Amino acid sequence: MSKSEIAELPVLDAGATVPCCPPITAGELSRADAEKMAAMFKALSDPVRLRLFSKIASYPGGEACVCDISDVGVSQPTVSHHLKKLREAGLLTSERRGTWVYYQVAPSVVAAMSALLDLRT
Amino acid sequence: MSKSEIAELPVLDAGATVPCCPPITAGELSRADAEKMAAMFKALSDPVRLRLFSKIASYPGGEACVCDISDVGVSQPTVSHHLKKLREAGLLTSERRGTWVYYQVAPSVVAAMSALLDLRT
DNA sequence: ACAGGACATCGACAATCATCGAAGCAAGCA
DNA sequence: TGCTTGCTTCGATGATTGTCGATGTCCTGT
Repeated sequence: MSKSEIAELPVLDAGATVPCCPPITAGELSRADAEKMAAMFKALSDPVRLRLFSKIASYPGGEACVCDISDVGVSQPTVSHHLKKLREAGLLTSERRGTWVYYQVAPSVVAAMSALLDLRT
Repeated sequence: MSKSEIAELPVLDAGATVPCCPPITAGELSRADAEKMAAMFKALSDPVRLRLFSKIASYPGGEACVCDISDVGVSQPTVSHHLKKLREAGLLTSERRGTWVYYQVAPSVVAAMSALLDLRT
């Protein structure tokens, strides 16, 4: 019943630092945190997705429209499929402006992944 | 020869920054670099592997024997399989000392992943 | 030499995934 | 209203992956 209160599963609200998780040297990950973070790494575990992500991230403002980044060697439906995965993982957000759809990187989520891998003691 | 007996193939030499790659905002990844990095992210894209890795990383000295970290809810062969994947990705190295096998994190490789995700301009 | 413990490899199987073409939907324009 | 372009969704398919039990290998006591 009251469980349905939290309908919003995903991640963010662009700008805030993401809750999860301290550097990996600080202690072992809980089962839940491990699943959360693994899903993010999985999003970047495909070469095509990584290239799409890098194209968007290296565009001015960290945003680009699909038409700008579609030349990665796979069909257009496949590009769309990969962008959806990145969006579902919280690494990208998308917004339609007129004819085109623009994708932006979600800085706080990416920062959380980077921080997790920080090995400084 | 000058480097003497270190005959290791892969990547590092603990301490140096790994060749691959600049921060993702600096430009789009080449096909080859994308494949290289995607393989590393893929190694961390499984919850069990992430937990194994976090256990090792949070052990003093960043090293632990298999017996210390095997309680992650899967069978022993599965643990061994996951450790192999992490080793093949270059994120861990292993060494047998008597009865036990010790796994260590490869700091420079992990640092490379963290650096790739650094969004600072 | 033998028994036993610590890990690794093998073979099998169910589940997930990347990819494509076809079809659908939204927005702009004639 | 119809046409065109940009992008998403659908359904199918071949490939990859996580998992297990059984078996193999290496080491250490006895």
